This record gives sequence, C-alpha cells and structure tokens, in this order.
Amino acid sequence: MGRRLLKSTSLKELSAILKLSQSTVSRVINGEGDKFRIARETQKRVLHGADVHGYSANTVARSLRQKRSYTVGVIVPEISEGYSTAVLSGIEDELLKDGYFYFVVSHRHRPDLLKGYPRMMLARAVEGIIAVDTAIEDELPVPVVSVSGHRHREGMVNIELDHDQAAHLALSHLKTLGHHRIAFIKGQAFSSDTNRRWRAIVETAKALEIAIHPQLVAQLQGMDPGPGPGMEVTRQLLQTNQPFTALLAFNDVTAMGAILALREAGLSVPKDISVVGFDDVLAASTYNPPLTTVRQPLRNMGQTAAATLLGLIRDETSHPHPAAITVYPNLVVRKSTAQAPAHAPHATTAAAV
Amino acid sequence: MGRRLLKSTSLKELSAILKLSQSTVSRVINGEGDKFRIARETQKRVLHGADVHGYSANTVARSLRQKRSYTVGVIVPEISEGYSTAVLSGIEDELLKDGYFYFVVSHRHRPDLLKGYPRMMLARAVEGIIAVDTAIEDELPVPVVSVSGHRHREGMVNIELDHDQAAHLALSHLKTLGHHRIAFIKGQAFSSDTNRRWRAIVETAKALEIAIHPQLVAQLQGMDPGPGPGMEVTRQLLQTNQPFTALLAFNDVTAMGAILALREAGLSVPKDISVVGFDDVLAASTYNPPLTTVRQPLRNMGQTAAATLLGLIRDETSHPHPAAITVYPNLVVRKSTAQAPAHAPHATTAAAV
DNA sequence: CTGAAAGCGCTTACAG
DNA sequence: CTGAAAGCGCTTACAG
Repeated sequence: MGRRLLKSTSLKELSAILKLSQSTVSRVINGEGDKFRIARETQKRVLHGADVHGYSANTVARSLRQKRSYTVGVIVPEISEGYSTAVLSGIEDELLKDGYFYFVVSHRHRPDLLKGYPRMMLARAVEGIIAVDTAIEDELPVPVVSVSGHRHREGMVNIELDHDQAAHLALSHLKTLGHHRIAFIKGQAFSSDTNRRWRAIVETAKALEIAIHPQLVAQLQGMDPGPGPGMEVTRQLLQTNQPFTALLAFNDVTAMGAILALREAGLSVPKDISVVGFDDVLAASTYNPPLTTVRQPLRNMGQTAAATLLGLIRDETSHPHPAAITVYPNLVVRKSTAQAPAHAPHATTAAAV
Repeated sequence: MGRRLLKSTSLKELSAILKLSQSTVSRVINGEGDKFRIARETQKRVLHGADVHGYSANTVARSLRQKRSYTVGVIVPEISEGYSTAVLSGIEDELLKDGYFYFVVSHRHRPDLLKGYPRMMLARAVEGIIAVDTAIEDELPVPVVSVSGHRHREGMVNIELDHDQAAHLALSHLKTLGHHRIAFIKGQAFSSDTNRRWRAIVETAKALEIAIHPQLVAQLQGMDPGPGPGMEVTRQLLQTNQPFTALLAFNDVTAMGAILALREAGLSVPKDISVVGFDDVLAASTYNPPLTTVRQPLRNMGQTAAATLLGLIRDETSHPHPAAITVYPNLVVRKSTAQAPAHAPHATTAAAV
C-alpha cells in the first residue's frame, strides 16, 4: 500500500494525548524546556510520551519553518575517482558528527550541470556548498567553500595546497637525483589546479636553476579521468625525440598512464626515466613501480572544508573570513624515481616488460 | 548577515507579478498546464516570468505538502573505495535524471552506525534506501534495494551477480591454462558476498573436477579496504609451502595485494603464478601486470538498483516484487594469467623486481 | 479555463 | 510558566 513517508505521530497528536499545547511539547522536544521554565514534571511527561509514541519531529516541516535544512551540497567533477572520493570521505567525517547530511552531485564537466546543480541544491535548501575541484561561476546566496577552487570571491573560502612548496618538493627531489632534462605534463584546462600549479613549477624551476624546455611541456586533453590522456600525451612527448630523464605528471593517474606509455616504448621506470606523481591516491602505493608522489592531504582537506563551511553557516555576523586556508604537501618517495642515467635514453621499439 | 536559504522569488511573488493566481502558476510550472487547459498564451507568460525572475519551487515546501521528499538514502561500507564508488556513480546517473537526490553515508562496519544511519535517513524523510554491500537488520517503512546484500526479506529486492557463472568463468579460464593447484582468498566475514561466492566456487570446482586443497584456502582479515590484507594472507599462503600455480582473489584490490606479496617472495606473475581478480575496478586495467579479472558491472548494478528503487517507490499497489535481480559477470583476460608452468614454483628469498 | 482557500507539520513571536 | 495563532511556501480539492 504505497505509503511514502513513515506515518509517525505528529506534534498535534502527541500534544492532544498529553493535553498540552503544541508549543510546550515542541519546546521540550527541542531541549528548550528549561529555557522556557517549563515544569520539570511536565518535561518528563513530554519526553516519556514522545518515547512511547515514537515521536520525532518531521524534519521537512521544521526545515520549512526554520528555513534551515541541516544539509549541505557537495559538487565534484567525478564520483568514481580517487581524488574526489578521498575528499568526500573527509567531508563526511566532519559533517555527520554535527548532524548534517549532504547531497553529492557530479558534473563531469558538463556546462549545463555545472550551472544547474548549484541551483538545484539551493532549491533543496542546502545551507552551504562545498565545491571540489570545480569553479562555481554564479554568486550564491549561501556560503561556499571550495577545495582547490582558485576563484577568490566574496564570502567564499578556498582550501588550497601550498603549490610552491609542492613544486619545490618535486623539483628539488629530481634535481638531487641529477635530472636536468625534465618533461612536464600539465593538467587539463578545466582543472582548477592547472594554472596555479604550473606557475609554481615555473617559478620554482627558475629558483632551482632547472631549465624548462618548451618541447618537453605537454598538456592533458579530454575529459577522461583515467590514465588514457596521460598515456597519450606521453607518447607524443616521446615522438618529439627530445631527450629527458624525468617526468613530472599532473597527478597520479596521469603518472600511471605515462609509465604505461614509457614501458610501451621499451623504457624502464625508474632506470631510464623517473616519474613523479601528484596527490598520492590509494592506488599510488600499490602501483608497479610504487609511485613517488607529492602527497596532498585530501581527506584532511575534506575535513577542513566541512568544518570551515559549518563555521560560516553558524556565523551570523559574517566577519571577514580568510579567503584561503592553506594545507601542506609532502613528498612520498617510492620506487618510480631514481638517479638520472648518464645519458638520456631513447625510446626503442615497443617491447613488453 | 547570516541568511541561510536563498531568498528567491516565491510563488506568491511571481503570481503577484504576473497577476495570476498561485494555482495557475504552480500548475504551469509543474507541467500540468495542458492538463488543466490553461491558455497557451498564459503558459508562455508563466514560463517566461519564472525564467526572468529565477523562480523555482521550494522543494521543502513541496515535500511537506506532497509528503514526498524526492530523496533516497544510500548506505555504503566505505566511500573512498573502488567498489562503492563505481556503484554510486551508477546510482547517481539514474536518480538525478528523475529529479531525485541522495544522501550518502558510510558505516565502515561500525555496528552503531549500521544501526543508526537508516533511522537518521528515515527522519530525513527519504523515500527509499539503497544498501551497497551491507546488510540492513531492521525492517524499514520504506522500500530497500540492496546491491549484493544476500538477505532476502519482505519488500526488499537484491541486485546480485550470478556467482555461479562468475566462478565458472574464473575457474574454467584457469583450468584451460593448465592450472591444477589453485589457491583461494575468501572475503572478510562481514562482506555480504563472501559466502555466496565461496559456495559457487566450491560447486563449480567440483563440476570442473578441480580439487580444492584446504591448505590453499585463506580468508581476508580486518577492515582495511586496501591491499594490505591481501598481501598479508598471501604471505601466509606462501609460508605453508604448499605449491600452487594460480590464485583466485576475492576482489581486485586483494589481487593487487597478492601480487605484491608474490613479487616480494621472488615469484613472477604470471610466469610463475597466475592471479585472477574480481570486480574490474578502474585500477585493474592499469595495474602491472594488468589484471585478469571477473568483471562485475558495478555501475550498471548501481543504475539498476536506483531504477528498481524508483519503481518500488512509485508502485502504489505493491505487487509482489522479484526478490532478486541478477546481473551477469564477464571475464576480462589481461596479463596476470598465463599457461601454468611445468612445475609449481617455490618462493625464493625476497628479490626486488 | 482560472481562482480562493485549506492545510502539510512544524516553530516562534506575541500575549497573558 | 503555558497557550492560541500566524506563517514558512507550496499543492490541490473544491467551486465556478
């Protein structure tokens, strides 16, 4: 008999049973009994009655009246992917312990969804939004916290990695190992980290006196969140015949794709070419070879984002908030990097390894 | 100035502007203009006005009135893990195109959360629940669809893999390659697939005349969703000194852990030992070696679960529903399996590869 | 074809 | 200390 919602006792019914007004019952249920100096005896009766009749307030009605939903929206590029899900899991930790729930939506870089989802979430009365690696264009009437967003805007705080330090970690590691000719794979244009990170690399390279050869700089194309684009672009890098002994990838998944392409060309990682990833997703440590990577504290970034958002939601007085909260990377050295070979290797004909 | 919700145009305001009643505007907005034979001209005006003033119905008010929330709850063991996220992404596909949103919670096998989350979601007025690889104990007042749940219960439908076919795919592949001594890694006791899958393996092995050696059967321990437990248990398998040439892992992540342990023991995959995984998570194809695995159509399972749940929610008359919907696996042959060696190899001292 | 009005289940000024 | 009543923003019988 298709009933939709649990037909539970209503406030009206419960107060009728208890012969009290809805106001009184409501106040007790919400823990405001003492505040309104409701007789202890009455409070006991109410609590007991609620228990016996299985009463709990209808959150939809409450939301409508209070104009609060205890719900936030989270928008991510893609749900089945290491980066977003690590952040999500941090968000969940923080939100649920404060009684908040969240909706997740993934836009997959489709412009219509990017535009529409924030509105849809707003129509769902979310009290705030967390945008993970996605730029929110519209000005929103609720606080938004973005993780790696890089769009500074009034009332929006950004959780971001210290990209300068990240670049320094990666490049000085490579320099120490004797690498001079380093190839770079930049992120797709739509990824909000792409520009910021590349700028940090350029500056750090200058500071460390590492030359960046334009022919050794490539950029990821297409929306595929898998290793495909990294593989593709590495093949192209190889075809230019510009020698290099190390490769710095935009992220771990790309690094994995690069390794695949390198191996396909008969090159060994790390013996011939060292590869450095970025993120430290779960799969990085079990990859073969295990990836040397710049670790982003993704889960922690999620927790920070959620805690910050909750703070903004609660903060009625809207002090000026920090525009950004910086988190720090660290270098995880594993097996995909090694001492530079004496001579830069050349791709041979494809050979299985 | 802590305002919580978008102070957007209300129905009242919009109808005042258009000089129409709320009823008329509401009907047009909800696509019932023709049904109520509202003049086409009027409909145009309404739609245009809504567009101009950015009106969209407050879903909280609508929910309260209709007693529907257009929201479902999804409960998963772990959010940052390949299996759940693949299913989630299928769920999202299906739900959002029908205007439903979903809450996600992950219980991490904590009994208090397993018990509490369904209730919390109910208080949030979810119209149904999808349980991914988790057994729901309580009888719920809303439809429940479970993905790999294996708890048949009144009014609950289970999306499940054809485990017999899965076992057949894996074992006959191995048999064809000449493997006779096969090691098995069963899932953790808490995973709902564990028993069902193992039973299928035992029966299929009998049918194919493949002997199962008790000493070559191990089981995953602990909650760690990563490759650790697989590695651990493979080391133990190796220590028994029982020869084997192939290993069938409970899932891909475990297979990756097993390969790590095998390599650590100086064994080559697939030359010495063939390894078969299960699931075909994203990382399986880029692993080294790329994993031969029994593919579960995870995303499709998520879509099916969502579509089924939506059907149950809509179906006022509650016909008897099928208790289970079966989906089919297929074998993805990659590089972690090969012809069995003439003699079962022995682990040597650890050697880096 | 369109509208006036009730009511979903709460919370919260306002009053006493 | 407690209650009567308004109102959150919709949808939907009911009426014409």
